[in-house]
Amino acid sequence: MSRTKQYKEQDVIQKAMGLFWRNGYEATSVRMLEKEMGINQFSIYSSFGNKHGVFIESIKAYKSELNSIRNILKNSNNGIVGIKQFFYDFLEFTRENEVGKGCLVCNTLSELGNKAEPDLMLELMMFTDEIRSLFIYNLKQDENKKVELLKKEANFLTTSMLGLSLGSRVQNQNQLEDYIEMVFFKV
Amino acid sequence: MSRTKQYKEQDVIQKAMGLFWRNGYEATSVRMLEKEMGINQFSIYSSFGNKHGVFIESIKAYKSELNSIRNILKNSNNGIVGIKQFFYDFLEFTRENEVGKGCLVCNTLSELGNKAEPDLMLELMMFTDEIRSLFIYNLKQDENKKVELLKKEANFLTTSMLGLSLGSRVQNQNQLEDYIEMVFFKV
DNA sequence: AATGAAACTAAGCGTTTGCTTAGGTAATAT
DNA sequence: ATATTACCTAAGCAAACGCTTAGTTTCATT
Repeated sequence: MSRTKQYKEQDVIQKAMGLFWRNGYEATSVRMLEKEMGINQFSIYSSFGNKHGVFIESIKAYKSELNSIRNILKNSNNGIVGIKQFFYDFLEFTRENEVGKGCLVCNTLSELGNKAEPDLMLELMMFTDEIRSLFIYNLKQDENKKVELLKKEANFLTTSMLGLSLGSRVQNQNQLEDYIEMVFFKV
Repeated sequence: MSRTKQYKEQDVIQKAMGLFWRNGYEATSVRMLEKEMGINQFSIYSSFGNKHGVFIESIKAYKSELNSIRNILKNSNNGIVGIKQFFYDFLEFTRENEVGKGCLVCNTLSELGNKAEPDLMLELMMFTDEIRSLFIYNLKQDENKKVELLKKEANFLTTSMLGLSLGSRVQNQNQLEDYIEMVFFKV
């Protein structure tokens, strides 16, 4: 018995996510979100509460978006080879034009550091933990690997992803390929 | 034949740098700079032109600050061992309280990406090139190393520093040590 | 067709942003 | 001592920020 929404929240969040991904949180204004999402500020605030709310939902949308390449790793059973493929898949995933957009979660960790609000920080930490677990799962496919080394390698790969994320935004393809090859030369 | 400045530009820039380092560029307002630098907005603008000018000088001050650990690497002749020490020195250099501040240049690259103004971008790129050159210089101390591998390793270490920088801000000491040990396990 | 509830538009709220400027102050050269 | 010149204080500028709200439109239900 009332007017129906002229947009799907999922659709407009997808667009908001792209904007946050390219510009970061602070550099993305609500006016910019209006234009990109194609809806008015009233609708933004009634659907998501505030800018922070739009961002949280954008982070969740980013996770879903990343599922495409995460599932490849999830279904891989080549051990370290699958993880290496994930690194390359991520590079492709992040590519925009000449330069990449990095990982939205890593970008956010860098921008807000430990000043992120608790609910956002939780979301960010959950993400990195999931990636890390996925690395461990794949590393375990080599049954000869000792537990001690496995832990070290998981930590190594997790931090290496941070480097790849930032690298994808400022370094050229050749440099990034050298990086990935060396990361997995050593593991 | 006029009034003398009540502050040294070098001193106030040092304080500005600290603020930018902790908060990033956008999240640091001119009002905050006023308080931290201990001088009035008029003085800030007459000395440095605008906020961007303060930041450029802060980046330069950061480079000088980093000279303490860069000179150690410059004077090292242990090849890869010296570079590994540099990674650890950097961790110590970046430490604030429980969590690190990362590398100001890396933080800026992440925040502004390729949207940084040309003069700033030049300053940032010069910095990373200098670090990279220093890595190459130290890698060459192993005369058996082939040119092909040397280039790859330099690229690897440069991107690895990006990971260490972001890692220092969000990961614990144990994780970071595992990371460094793995980076230098085979190089 | 009339009703009522939710969605939309657009104007505007108070605050903060980077930056400027008028007026008073202090230090040096004569 | 006085004049001169640059520095400092503090108030204020327009624009942009996140967010709200009054007024209108739309549509499912009766």
